[in-house]
Amino acid sequence: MNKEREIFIRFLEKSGLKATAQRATVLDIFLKTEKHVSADDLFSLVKKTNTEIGHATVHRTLKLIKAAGLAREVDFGEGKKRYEHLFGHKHHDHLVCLKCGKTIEVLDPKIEKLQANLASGHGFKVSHHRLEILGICKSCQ
Amino acid sequence: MNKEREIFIRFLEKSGLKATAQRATVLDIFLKTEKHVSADDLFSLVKKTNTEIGHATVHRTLKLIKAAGLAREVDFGEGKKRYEHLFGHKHHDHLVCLKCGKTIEVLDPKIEKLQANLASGHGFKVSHHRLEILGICKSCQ
DNA sequence: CTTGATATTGACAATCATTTTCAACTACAT
DNA sequence: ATGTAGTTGAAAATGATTGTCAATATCAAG
Ligand SMILES: [Mn+2]
Ligand SMILES: [Mn+2]
Ligand SMILES: [Zn+2]
Ligand SMILES: [Zn+2]
Repeated sequence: MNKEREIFIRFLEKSGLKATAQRATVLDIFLKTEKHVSADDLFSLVKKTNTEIGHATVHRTLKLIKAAGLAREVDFGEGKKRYEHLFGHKHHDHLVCLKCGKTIEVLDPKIEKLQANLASGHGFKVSHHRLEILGICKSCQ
Repeated sequence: MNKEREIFIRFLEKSGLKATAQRATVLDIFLKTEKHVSADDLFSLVKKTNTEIGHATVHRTLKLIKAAGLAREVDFGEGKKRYEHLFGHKHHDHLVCLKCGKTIEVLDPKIEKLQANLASGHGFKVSHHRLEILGICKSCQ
């Protein structure tokens, strides 16, 4: 919350960008949800507080939040981006239910290790990876 | 090649669909490239042979090729789908170069196994998974 | 071969997420 | 307080994909 705001403000300063009310609102509302939100999800949430903020601004601000290291983009193959909190959250992968859309966050250090080995074995310098396991969750079966 | 054509024709029959010249052309050209093609890539290739085929038809036919089990959709996070051969190719994951776009096909049975365990440990019934490791390839470093 | 029911086609418009444009507006260093 | 950038929302543009529809092709039946 406050730590994140701090980081965001510093990021803006450092980048020669301005701290505006719109950016503060979008960040605050993003931080308040623990879901994997799309730009449009967030736009809807933002509208409840401030009808004046445009959707382009939400898109633009999400990009900044990501650039500030506060969000990670995730892609569940829906044809749109989703964002999740990054600050204070460790890396994880996702199980995605094809029926109800529920996601479970998972992490297997052995998989992470093997992935790194696999890439370096091909001379690849890894930036990041994306692992999604798609299927039907327990309660949807 | 011929085996795939056979499979495609059978799939069309079985589904009450018709074997048209356009579908044959799109399939043939898809089979001739070993790349991960987008619909538009394929449309460009098709146009060299037959100027009369529309882009909607290429999209529609790729869907059919996938439904027939001859192609797999891959998503490198570019905001568009790509397709690769499925018939006679075993499952693999990808290393994707963020600089030149090159992809390397990789497979680690240990990772595959651990993924399956991870999912079943959460009561998930896996349909498929997507693993892409993004980074900089050897020659781009 | 001809027919006719039904599927398919390409052109075009529509959709959806995201980005761009631009003129009015705001932040903030001086 | 003022000027210079950067920022904003609205609307238009973009790019991938899909829907619509009238004209056309397929193919099983006669
Ligand atoms: Mn997550
Ligand atoms: Mn591949
Ligand atoms: Zn579910
Ligand atoms: Zn490269």
